[in-house]
Amino acid sequence: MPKTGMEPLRRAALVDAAIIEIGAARSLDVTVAQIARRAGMSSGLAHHYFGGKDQMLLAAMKQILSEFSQKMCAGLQHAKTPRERLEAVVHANFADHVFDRSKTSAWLSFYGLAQSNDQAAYLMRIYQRRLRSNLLFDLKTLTPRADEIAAALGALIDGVYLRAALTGTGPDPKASETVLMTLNALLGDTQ
Amino acid sequence: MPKTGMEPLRRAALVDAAIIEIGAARSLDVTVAQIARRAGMSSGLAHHYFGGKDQMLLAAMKQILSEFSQKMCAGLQHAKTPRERLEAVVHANFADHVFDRSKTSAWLSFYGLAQSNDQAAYLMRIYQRRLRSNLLFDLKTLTPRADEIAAALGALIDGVYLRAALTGTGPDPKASETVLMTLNALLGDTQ
DNA sequence: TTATTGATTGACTGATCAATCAATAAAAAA
DNA sequence: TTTTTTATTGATTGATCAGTCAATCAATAA
Repeated sequence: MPKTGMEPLRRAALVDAAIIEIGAARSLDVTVAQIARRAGMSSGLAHHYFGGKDQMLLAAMKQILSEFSQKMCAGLQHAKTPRERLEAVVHANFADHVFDRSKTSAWLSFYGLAQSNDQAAYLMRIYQRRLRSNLLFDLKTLTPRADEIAAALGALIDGVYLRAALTGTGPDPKASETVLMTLNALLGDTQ
Repeated sequence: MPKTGMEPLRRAALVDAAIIEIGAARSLDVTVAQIARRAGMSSGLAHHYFGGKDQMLLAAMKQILSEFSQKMCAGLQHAKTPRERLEAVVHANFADHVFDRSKTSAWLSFYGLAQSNDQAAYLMRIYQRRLRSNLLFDLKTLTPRADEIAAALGALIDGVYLRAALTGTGPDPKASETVLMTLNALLGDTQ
């Protein structure tokens, strides 16, 4: 059975399994053995391919982020006007898939990890910068106060997501609504 | 040395020590022995008074919350008008003391814990309800859309704090500014 | 065929900890 | 005084895990 070129397959299987286990445990307190078993291999092999538990968890978070990023881009394709693109950014942040238990668990736990783990902190900063840049790009065409509004909107999105994730009842239709309502207010529109 | 009436003193010392250790570790991964030693007693005694590690950590979070709550009340005393009280609520949420490393560490880690620990989740809900109620009380006198504005403001406060805590550079003067600016916008004021 | 490399296992090690317990000592109650 | 209650220790137990390692197996290259 042992063939060559297993590495990418095994790594992918481990990352997927890690995300599932994090969701099941509702925390990052998952064992390498659990993850490896879920991925259908021995714990030794997991170490062989990832070098250590931390690297596996980081890889899981990286995958969640890049998947999210990719879906965000897809959502932005259809939007034409700056206003439409802003709304697409908001909706992307509250799409159904980001409320999967695995994703919310990983996300909330990473807030804790990012305090003590440099790589986790770095990933967080990447995400925040990307969101800020997405917002700023279109806000600049709509208001001279783009910077402060982008800061407020970014924090609001994080806060709304945080609360919905904590509640743990899946997708929250009010999430987008709250943010878009605030966006309108910040842009000085009459409601 | 052993006198009577040690229990409240020991419990208080343990809670204080727990908060310090959480700050030093930048996570909830602290050992009972560490906490007990910092509090000047044996690990056995820590178990004797708290029954278990979880109860100690919960007690630490409870103390952080009640201290915060008390300072919030104090800050509200001076405020007279609804507008002043709203501003006081916002400022209380970003007062210097809430940016102590021990507090931010505990807070962020608790987001993770609240997913798997019912008591932690309950504490979080208490905090959120209290904030919401504080905002709602005054918003009701200022706008017919008090409910949705309170929801947005509460999430924004959490989000702004989350980001500042993650950055880890202590008190952020822009925090209050961002929230108050958004509050003005939501109330439809001209800036 | 033979050597080499990649894939794979699972037992093992070493370390860490939460929790328990028996023992001791001082204060308070009887 | 004797008994009971409270305070206190630190050694010990038992469980958990991350990471390592030697050994095996199969495919490929020489």
